Formats: sequence, structure tokens, C-alpha cells
Amino acid sequence: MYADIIVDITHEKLDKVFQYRIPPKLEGALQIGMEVVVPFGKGNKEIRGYVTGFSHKPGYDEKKMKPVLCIAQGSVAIESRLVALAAWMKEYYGGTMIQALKTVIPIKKQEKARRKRRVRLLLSEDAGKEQLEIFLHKNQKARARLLAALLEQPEQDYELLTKKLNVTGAVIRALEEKKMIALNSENVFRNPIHHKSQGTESPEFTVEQQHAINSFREDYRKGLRKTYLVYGITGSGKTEVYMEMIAEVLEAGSQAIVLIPEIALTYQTVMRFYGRFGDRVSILNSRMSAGERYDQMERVKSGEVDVMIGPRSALFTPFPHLGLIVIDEEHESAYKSEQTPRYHARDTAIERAKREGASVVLGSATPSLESFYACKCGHFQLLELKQRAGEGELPKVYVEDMRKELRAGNRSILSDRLKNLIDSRLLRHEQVMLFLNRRGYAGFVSCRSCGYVVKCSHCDVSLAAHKGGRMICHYCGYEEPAVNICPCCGSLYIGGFRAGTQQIEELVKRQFPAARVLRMDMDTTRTKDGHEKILETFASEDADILIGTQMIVKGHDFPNVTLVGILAADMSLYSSDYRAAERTFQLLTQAAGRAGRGRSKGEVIIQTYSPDHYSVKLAAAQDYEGFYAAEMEYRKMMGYPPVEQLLAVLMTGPDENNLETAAKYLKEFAIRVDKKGILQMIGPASPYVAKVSDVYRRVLYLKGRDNRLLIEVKNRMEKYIEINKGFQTMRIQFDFNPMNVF
DNA sequence: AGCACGCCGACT
DNA sequence: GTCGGCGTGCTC
Repeated sequence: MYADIIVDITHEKLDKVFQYRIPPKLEGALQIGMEVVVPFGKGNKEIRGYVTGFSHKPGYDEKKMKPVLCIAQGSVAIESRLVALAAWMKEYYGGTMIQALKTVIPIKKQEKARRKRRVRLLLSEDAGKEQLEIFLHKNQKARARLLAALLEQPEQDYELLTKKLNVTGAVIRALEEKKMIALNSENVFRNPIHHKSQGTESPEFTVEQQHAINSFREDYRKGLRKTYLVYGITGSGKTEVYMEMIAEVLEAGSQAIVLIPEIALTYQTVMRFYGRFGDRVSILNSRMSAGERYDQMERVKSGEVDVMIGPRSALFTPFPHLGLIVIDEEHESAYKSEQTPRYHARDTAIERAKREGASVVLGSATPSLESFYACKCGHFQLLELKQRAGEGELPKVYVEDMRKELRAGNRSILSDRLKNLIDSRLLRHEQVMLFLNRRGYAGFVSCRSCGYVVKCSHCDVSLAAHKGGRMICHYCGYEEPAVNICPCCGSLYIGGFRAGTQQIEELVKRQFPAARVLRMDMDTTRTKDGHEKILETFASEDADILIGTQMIVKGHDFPNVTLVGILAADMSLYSSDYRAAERTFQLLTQAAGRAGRGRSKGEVIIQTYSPDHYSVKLAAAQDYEGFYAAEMEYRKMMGYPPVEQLLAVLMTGPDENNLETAAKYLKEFAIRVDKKGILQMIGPASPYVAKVSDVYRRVLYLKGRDNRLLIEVKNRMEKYIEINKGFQTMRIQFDFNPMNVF
């Protein structure tokens, strides 16, 4: 037996496992995730590392292999708890221990960014010039380069110097020894937002809010740690409830994590927390550099921070006494990682909370079926908020059957009612939001004569027509000029079909020439602050109509918006995905929730080709529980999550035939492991998008009630894949209860 | 990251 | 020849 160890040194080159012998005294004592001491490098320097796995065969010259010295004593408790959590994630979601460690321990390789090392010249200008002459004379090029640079600018960044001048650490060290330069490593932990005000008074709570807070408080004081689901309609004041709960936890000397979907992590949201908790709050977001994020983690470790707000990854904030994890908008698919380990922040949060004695509070206006089901089963405690906290009534919702519009001769994307209502808003100087479900709506190019569809030559998807006569692949970015003649039959009747946001913008501008129109989608938000700028313009009422995709419906309050139009409600229904109805319902409910946040009552128009679908009907009626009941019927009948567990095995590789064979072998292996035939297996099949960037894909589904059995099969498959050379050319990933079916 | 190795020009 | 400086490559 040999131990695979990832060495706790922060450098890309060392970012791999090293094999060590296990001495007899440690046999049986080592476990995955443990911190150990090992000899490393030429001088056998004793350093710390983590055990990431065990292997029977040496993958390295056995004579050169060194033994594990001992199990590390007095390791940092927080870190080792996170490593243990990583070990759990590896087991539960699949992948390697290194992958799991990397998700849990933040950005190790960028550690140097923590200490901004500065190099300062100690010599006077004259003495420096003199010394420079000496170096040049002695032909000491590297030293001369360094000194010359420092004479220009006496204090410079260590990284910058080594990279730009190509001088090594050895040169700097030599000059430091000669007392010509000094190294000072200041710790610059910047607080990303500065804010002073603290201790805003708690607002007046509604009876429901007070009840939710009290339930939590009583449990917490009794030492009960549970998972709660705050099911609160839009505008019912969930954030105030979270803040009150956090205050309770902070008072007890513990810390709290607040997870927010990246897209809703706006300035306003963060400011509310700053307003309440002041400088004890820190934020994390994906736009921060690795170094900035590392700074935040250092601030946490030094005890400067009690509340961390951020997306999924903030879940791994190294708080010493974690008391509460809040997950806002818990139904969001952004909480599921798209990289191995494909963990779900909800389940991982519950696991971390269990290990560290913390509570979990989930919140949503449209809870995921998983969470609501867990409430029904008694695993989570339900806390309901059914009234809007401030003023503001629920909007009136119309469902427009677009088939009828078509029959009545309206071929436009906008129904007559929507056009009329937009007109009325423009007259009253109120604002309108038009929401387009982008999925499957990218405007592909097809021939009306033979039906040929222009596809990407690297991916199995159609190209989208863009302005300026170009066609772009939304998967790999491949671009080519638009065609005028059908490459298949030579017909001239080829062109872009259906409308993307761009076309809608043009159409709306034509229809309402007086209106000021803003568009927000991938293209217009590509620049750094494009996102914020557009929302700001709209918020300050410098535009009348905002057209956009998903991103406009998440958590922004625009009091002057009194009309929301959902242009193609059923687009997300057409994807052959078991979560399609749930996603549609959530999207419609959320979009509808954007209307009438201010004083005047709002109206919502849902345009659809399937007005009778239960997700459309129930979203229009704002009936979550009705939807839950209907959808659960479907999930039960089909055996989909949350009733049963689903494991997707994704296989990708450059050779389609190899992939096909390997997939079949893997399925046969799974059948052998599941001797009793308890699991249901589907595939291997070509996913909807069978090729991306010239890499082919296959997917195999395993389904069953017993999650432990699925994990067992996954573990056996991982071993099988590792041993068999045939799998070497492909990548195989596991995805438990995937967010999209492939 | 830190250490050793081997190369290269300068000097005893 | 030898010595110090410098870039490169390796670490189980």
C-alpha cells in the first residue's frame, strides 16, 4: 500500500499527487483527508500534506520513494474540517480527491498574492549607480538588470520584477544578503466595500416574519440545529428574516454564511447586509481575482469577518464557529456545480452544518421540489411567509394564447393585448419589462425550401444568426458569414428564423418609436460593468422598456415597472428535460413578481403556445402548492428526483467509435455490479447536443431509490475506469441529480 | 517554493 | 583550471 499525498506547497508545479510508502506503525491509521508530515525534496525538508488516496501499485520508482513520517499534530482545525468535507464530497459526488480539495480550499496556488512582496532599494541614487557600474563590469547581468530597474523606481512588486526582468529569486536573495535591497511583505487584505454605518434598527415585522424568526431563535437557543425552508412569496421580506436570524447567531459568538446566486449578487443586496452588520460583513464574487478572494479568506481566518456573502463557493468560508448557512433563492440551478465534483450547495451546506453544529436556512418563493418534498417528509422545517410585507399587491396575470393570435391574423411576436398595454404604460410614463426565454430561441438559420439547418462544424448545434451578417455558435464561439443560398438545395429562401433579443429590440423600436428601449443579454453585458450600467439606467427611469433574458428577472426591484411581458413562456417546456416544467414555473412566477413592486398595481402577460400546460396555468394563478402537487405526480410516476435518485455518467472523447464501445462496456460493468437488478439503466445514448468543439459525448443514466447503492456503483465504476486502459482517451464524469438532462 | 546541477565567463 | 553567477529542472 502506498499513500497518495498532495503536498501543501503552493505552486502549480507541485499541484499533483506524490506517492509515499506507509511505514508499519502507520498502517491502518491513515485515512483519506488526513494531514501528514512527509520528507520532501533534496534536503528531505519536513513538510505537511494531505492524504488524497491509496494505491496498491507503485506509480514511481519504489527505491526512490520516501515514507510518510507521521500524522500531523495540531493542524488547523478549520482547514482539517474542510478537508474532511472534501473527502465527503469526493465520495458523494465522484471525482478525485484533488478536485474536491481544490473546490474546498481556496486558490492555494495563488498564495503568493496574499503577501504582496515588495522589493525596495536601500542604496542612495549615487551609490546605486556606482554599484550598477560594478555589476556591469563584472558582467553580472541579472543583478545589473534588477538594480537598473530599481534605480528607475526604487520600490517595486516582487512578482512584476521576476516576470518582467527574468531574474530569479536567487538574484534577489543575493542582493538582499548584501543589504542593497530589502524585501517587505506587507499583508494587504482589502475590504472590497467600505461602509461605516452599523446597527440599523430592525424593521417592524409581520406576524409571519416574527413567527419564522421566533421558531428559529427558540431552536437555536435550545441547541437544536435543523434545516429550515423559508417559503415566502416575492416581497414578503425574506431578507429581513435572514438578517434577524444571523443577528441571533452572531450574538452567540458564531458566524454565518449567506449564499446568493451570482446573478442576484447586486450592490443593493450587499448594502442591506452592510447596513445591518457593518464591517463584519465581507463579500465574495466570481469577478474577484484569485488573490482578492484569498484575501477575504485570510480576513476570515484572522477573525475580522462574521458574515460572508457570496455565490456557491462562499460555502467553504473557513469560519471557526459556523452557526448558520443561509441559501437564498435555493431553487436556483446555479447552486449546482458544473465541474467535478458536481456538488449541490444545498446538500453540501447541510452536510457541513451537520459536521460543524450549524443550522441551515433555505429561502425561496418557488422552492425546489427537493426542498418542499423534504419538508413534507419532515426532514426540513417549513416556515411560511404568505403576505407581502410592505405595500404592493400581487399583479394581475393574463395568459395569451399565441395560436389564437395567429389565427386572428397577428403574426407579430407581440400579442394585441401586450401592444395595447405597452402603449398605455408609455402614456402614463411607467416602465415595461419584456422577458424572452432564450433557450432554443437563438434564431437558427434554416432553408424554407428543403428544411436544411446550418450547423456548427465543431458542435452538434445550429448556428445562430446575428446582426451584421454573421452566424455564431453559442457553444464554442465559432463564426462564419451568413449564407444567401442554401448549401443543400441551392434555394434562395434561406434565412434566420425566429427572433432573438436583437430582433425583438428592433421590432419594439419600430412599433413604439417614441419609447426608449434597452436590451440586456449576453452581447450587451459582455463589458465589465455592462450589467450594472444597464440596470442603473433602467432604475433611474432613463428608459421605458427593458428587453432581456433570464438575467433581468432575478431580484431587481424597479418600483415603476407596472407591466411585464413574457414573450415565449413555453420555450423552456420544449427541452426534453424532467426539470423543464419546474424551471418554467419558477421563471414565470419570478418574472411575474417583477411587476407592481411599487404603489401601483402591476400587470403581467404570459404569451404561450401551450396555455393549458399546468406549469403555465398554475404560474399564472401564482399557485405554488398546486404546481408542487401536479409536478410530484409526474415525478412519482416517472421515478425522477426527488422521489428517486438519478446518476448521469457523462463520457466525452475525440473518437466516436471508441466512445461508443467504452460506453457499452461501462454499462455492462454497472449491470454486473448491480447484481440484483435494483437500478434502472437508460442508455448509453447520444445527448441532445452530441458534439461540442469536436469532442463527442455519450451519457448513461442510472436510476434508483437507494442513493447509497448508486454511490457504491459509482465507486466501482471509478475504479474500473482507472484500471482499464481503454478509458484513457476519454473523460468520464458523474453527475448526481443533474440540473439538465443531456 | 527551494534546492542542486550544469553551463558560462572572469580571474588566480 | 577554478570560482561565482545564472538559468533550468525536479521534487514521491
